[in-house]
Amino acid sequence: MPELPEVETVRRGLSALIVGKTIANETHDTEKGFPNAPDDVQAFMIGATVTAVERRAKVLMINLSTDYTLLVHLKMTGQMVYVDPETRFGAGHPNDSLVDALPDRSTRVTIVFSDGAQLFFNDQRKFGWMRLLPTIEVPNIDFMKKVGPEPLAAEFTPEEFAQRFERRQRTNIKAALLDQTIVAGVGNIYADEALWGAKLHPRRLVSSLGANDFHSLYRKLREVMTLAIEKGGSSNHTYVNAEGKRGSYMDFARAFRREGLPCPRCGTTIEKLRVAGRGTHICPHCQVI
DNA sequence: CACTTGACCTGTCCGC
DNA sequence: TGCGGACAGGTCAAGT
Repeated sequence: MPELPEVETVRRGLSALIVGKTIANETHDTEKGFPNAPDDVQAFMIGATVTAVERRAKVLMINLSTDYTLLVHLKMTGQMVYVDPETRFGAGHPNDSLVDALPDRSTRVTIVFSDGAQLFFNDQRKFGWMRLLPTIEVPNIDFMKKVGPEPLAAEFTPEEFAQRFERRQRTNIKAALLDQTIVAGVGNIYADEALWGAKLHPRRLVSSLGANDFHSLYRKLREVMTLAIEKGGSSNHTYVNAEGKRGSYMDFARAFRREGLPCPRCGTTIEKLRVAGRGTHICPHCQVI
């Protein structure tokens, strides 16, 4: 999915598009649209106005005037797509685009606002979820209690970053980076990109890294995530922003999905391997065990 | 506890 | 063109 930069891009888009709008209707498929939803989920949504759209780690939080919050995790293939009825062509129109075909077979939840605008939660692989909880309960759910700090927070220091890895000495750095309880929001793309930037092999054991390695990884992680947010995220396959548009970070990627292409730093051919059960991309010259 | 692996789903791509 | 298998941006629940 959507890692931190993609979710942040969606958050910014939604924030501009739906804050202040009132929910007129909500429909979801019973199978996977709204797992764990209370039976009366609609009672807490219909008539509510969206007061803010926030993000923590890879989770979107849509706050409602009813003091309830809609939590959304996009997992691998989730999308939150807003469609303005004024500019919509309709499927089959010569100028139609992704948004004009919605809802489609991947649509799990549809929210309709009082002005006729629609918000679709689509999820091809059905791993994503939505939950509705009292806003005051959000910090108390297991995920929020366990998740690590936001890597882009101004107060997040390189010292804290290094210290968070102390309890994961015996695993490799890539697995540790992907662990949401150490640092929030890192996924497969930005793990590879940050490790390439820091010239660290993803199989390096955490116990083998020194203060300089952590410092460099900290810097590169913040750098790639900041750039990715600027570029609207990465679209390999299904990811789109709140307006149904793709992000362009992949045009700037240095290692991720670049196997067979030259390393932008030294020209050596980028290789693909498997680390922590995930496809992993490295420059075998810059990143050595 | 720390760590690894498989499961959850659907779609696509690659090799035969 | 069809078919099987591997793989895909993320977590979890099990296993060791």
